[in-house]
Parts: sequence; structure tokens; C-alpha cells
Amino acid sequence: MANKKQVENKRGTVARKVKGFRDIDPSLNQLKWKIINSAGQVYKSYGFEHWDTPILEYADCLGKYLPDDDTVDKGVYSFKNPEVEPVLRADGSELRDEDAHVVMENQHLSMRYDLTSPLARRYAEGLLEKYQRHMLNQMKPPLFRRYQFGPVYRYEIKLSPGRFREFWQLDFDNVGTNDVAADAEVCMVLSDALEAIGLPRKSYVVKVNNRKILTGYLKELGVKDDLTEQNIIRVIDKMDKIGLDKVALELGIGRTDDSGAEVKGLGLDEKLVRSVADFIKGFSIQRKRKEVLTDLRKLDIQNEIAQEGIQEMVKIDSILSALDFDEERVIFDPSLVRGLAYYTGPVYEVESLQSYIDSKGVERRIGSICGGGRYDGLVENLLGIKVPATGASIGVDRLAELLMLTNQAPKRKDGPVFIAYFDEELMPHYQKVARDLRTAGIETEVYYGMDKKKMKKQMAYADDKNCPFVVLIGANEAEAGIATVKNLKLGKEIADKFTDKKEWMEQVQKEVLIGELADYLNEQMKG
RNA sequence: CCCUGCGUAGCUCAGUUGGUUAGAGCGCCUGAUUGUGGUUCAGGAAGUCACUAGUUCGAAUCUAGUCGCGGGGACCA
Repeated sequence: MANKKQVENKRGTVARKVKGFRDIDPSLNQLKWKIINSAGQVYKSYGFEHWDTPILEYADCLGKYLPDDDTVDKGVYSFKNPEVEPVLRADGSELRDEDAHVVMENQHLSMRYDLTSPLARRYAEGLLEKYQRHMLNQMKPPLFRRYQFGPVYRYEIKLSPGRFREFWQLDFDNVGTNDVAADAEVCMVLSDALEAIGLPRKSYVVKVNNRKILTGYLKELGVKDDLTEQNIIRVIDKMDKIGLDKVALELGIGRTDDSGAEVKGLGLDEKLVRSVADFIKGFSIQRKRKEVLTDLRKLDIQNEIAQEGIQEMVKIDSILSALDFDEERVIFDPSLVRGLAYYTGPVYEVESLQSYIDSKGVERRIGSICGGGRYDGLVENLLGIKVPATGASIGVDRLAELLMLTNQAPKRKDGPVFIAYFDEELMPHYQKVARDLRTAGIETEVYYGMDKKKMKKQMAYADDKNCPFVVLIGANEAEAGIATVKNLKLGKEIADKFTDKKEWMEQVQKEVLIGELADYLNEQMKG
């Protein structure tokens, strides 16, 4: 038996990326930042301000319960803080043992799994900095509107394409408002942001619903406990994926999936299942918002919560309609529920209506690219008070993928102007030329590779980097105070028209006076 | 975690019912090119056939296990 030590000795270090994480190259970065900048600009125009929060938070502040031992719990990356810190009580004071010593502990830290829970922490902490704790019960919590983007982390057990363990979200939220007008605004912001990013009208649709309607309806049907309600919502959330029939089976007796897997059902009684299925079915065809509202009223749900939900939808519609946000952009879909437990009112989701052909020739859809909703219980376990909040999030990586798959990504950006190296003595001259070009606003690079002697290598490097121009200055040019400028871009375009190399080179090269180089390049790059 | 398929050069893949020395295209490297990317031409490097064990005279090919990857499902704050 090979002992542990022998195996241990064979261990080596290999450059490798952590599974589910990825390196982002310049072209993907270009696309990603275009999304962030365009949407951020829209968020800002509505008055949301840019905040950042740390990637690490105390596990309890994120609202997740402490993991057992040091293992990753429920999809969150958590570990013990190497630093020992005082344990606190709910009122913020230090916990002490019988000897009046402060209890110290290595507390659990988590990597943020979304941007909403750090928002709750920031909001709560902001209030505690400003107000005394006992004031919080008496005051109306202040309004706070922020946008934020950055990476979030989830320990996905099964990785599928487009699903990563590190991915970027782009959120905007209102904390401290119960006004449904803010929810209507969320829909408008989402729509405006997506169009600013470049999605054409009708290529996406913002879907809106109100959790209150379904939960009220379920209460009327006799669903009493929250857990059952939560389960029903979870199953209905699969609607898009598996369809009405299978949803009905999962609500009832369960089903066997095509893959052979057994999916156990909730075991609800048949009558209840039928009522729920009918409810969803009644709204499965997309129509005018006003028609949906009429249908909802026809159901004649007596439950107060449901009534309230419908009233809120009426208000949302009236605002959207007044601003000409019609069904091309925002629709009502009472079967939309969103899986997350914490939503309490209006929920939104943006569905991309575009499809693409995958490598196997199968037509596929990206589906949901944004999500959000109203969550009134968010800071409750941090402050002990309810603060109503509403907001939404764009999945940056999902959207970037959508743009690439549907060929809407911007063309690859040109690289810098490239100054080729000929002669060691001319290095100061190259630097001077490069500096002058940069001053004139031209991105410029001097070659420092280790195979400087080989012009071919230099050209290949410039070509690989998508450089538009190469500036060639040898001893002859330097003496004459000129530079040979080679147009790589043009060279590529007309390459197939020439078989003779000399002729082709004459077309793409030009001698320019050093003093006129910057102007010449700027002129050329304009077109 | 459950079901299922796959693993042959850097990449995409051929490889006959198990049979001697494992192939192609692309890419890469060198040269024609005397200071210059495309095209063309000539040449070159590169694989323990994922790993381990078994069946067999003989295994890339068959069997089992392990690892890795893909597809479907369950879970998902």
C-alpha cells in the first residue's frame, strides 16, 4: 500500500483556475463595462447613487445562519475569521462571561451571495450611526436609494453554461418606501437601462406581478401555513421551464422526469391543485394589462391581501400608462412568482425574447436576465423593525452572454498604435515619439519583447493585439526625421486583392514627417 | 446529490468485427523574405490514446473502479 507520505511527495503546483470562476479577457471586459456604464448612467439619472460594499461580511449579517463547522453551507462561501473578536449582543454591547470577561471568538465570515443583503447591512449600520437605537421604533425609516455593481459568490454544486460561482450583478434599490410608485419606477428603470445597453424595443419584456394576489388567493383556498405557501410558490416558479401540466403534478402526486429522475410532489389535494392550476392557466396568454386586471377582479377574491395586491397593480398600471410604457415594454403576468422567499409584494422579471442557434443547431433562449421585487422584511433581523424596500438587479454576465450569442456585442476594439523596435540607440527616440502620440490622445505602445531583433515577431504581436498602425523608425528614417507608418487594418482588408507582396505593401505603407505623425494618425483613425 | 453520455496532438475530430510503427485539418515553430503581419510554397516539433486494475497470444478498441468534462433532474439565500 502506497503510504500517505509517498503520495504527498508527488504533489505539485500547477497553474489552474478555480472551478466555476473565470478569467475575463479584454473583449469580454469591454462588453461587461459597456453594460455597467450604460445601465449605471440610467440608474444615476433617476437619482440612485453609487455605493460599494466589501465582498466579505459577517455571516449572520447576510441573514444566513451560521454554517456547521467550517464547511460551505447552502451555497455560500463561509469560513472562520482568523481574527478573534468580541461577541456582541443584539443591542450592540459586548457579551461577557461570569467573570465579566469579554467573550472572544473567531466569527464566521461569508462572501456576499448577492448585493441586497450587504445593502441591508449598510442601511442598518447607517441608521445605527446616526440615531439611537430606541429612536428607531418611533421614527419613519429614511429613504435610501443606491445602485451598486460587483461580483457576488455562490457555491454552485452543479455548474452549467452561463452559471458561474463568481458573477456580477448590477442592482438598484429603494429602501424606506412603501409607495408602489417606486415599483412602477423600477420597471421603467429596467426598461430604460436595457435599451441604453442596446437591447432593441420588443426584444425583451418586463414582467410584473404581485405576490399578494397569489398568497391572498391561496389563503382563501385554505392554505394556512407559510411553508406550504412557500412550497407552492417554488413549484409555480418552474412554470416557464416545465409547463403547466408538470407543475400541476408536482403540486399533487409528483412526477417522473424525462431523465428518469423522480420528483416528489407536494401532495396537495386535488381540488386545491386544480384551483391553483386554473388560476395560472387563466393568465397564460399575454394580453393588455387592463384586461389582466379585469380578469383578476372577475375571480372575485375576497381576501384582503389579494385585494390590496390588485389595487397596487392598478396604481402601477396607471403610472406606466401615463408615461406611455405600454405592453411592448411592461406586461402583467399573474403566474410570475419568483422563487425567492423574501419577496412580499410586487415582483419583476425581465425576459429576453431573443433566441439563438447553439453549436448543435438547436434554437435556444436565454430567458430571464433581470429580477427583483419588493421585500419588506429585509432589515428586520438587523434592526428589529420593518423597513419596506424595492429594487431589481441585472445579471451582467447573463446579459453579456446574450449579447454575444445574438451577435450584438460591439466589434473588437482597436489595440494601441505600435512602435516597432530596430535599434538600441533609437530607444529614447521611440519613447519620445510614443509620448508625443499619447499627449495627442493616441494609445501607444513601444515593443519590449525579448525577441526584438525579429521584425516578424513584432508584426505578429501587433497583429495579435489588433493594433491599427505600426510606426517603423529605423536608422534611415530617424536621420531623415520621418517615420514609416503601416496601416495594419487596411492591410487586412485588402489582403485578398493582392498576390504580389510588394504591391500590397506599397498600398498600406506611407512615410510621414515625425512632426506630423500625431495629426496623420488621428486623421486616419477618425475614419 | 440522482440519471445519462463522453474522455485520442495546443484546438476540432478520424481510427474498420480487438491485430504490428496511432492519423487529418487548423494552430504552433523554422525557412523562402536581404528591417515588415495577409497569401503561397518547402520543411519541422508535438500524443503513456484520462488514470488504475482486469480479460486476452495481443487493448485506443472489451469489463470494472477512480478522476475529469458535457447533458437532464433535484436544491438554490
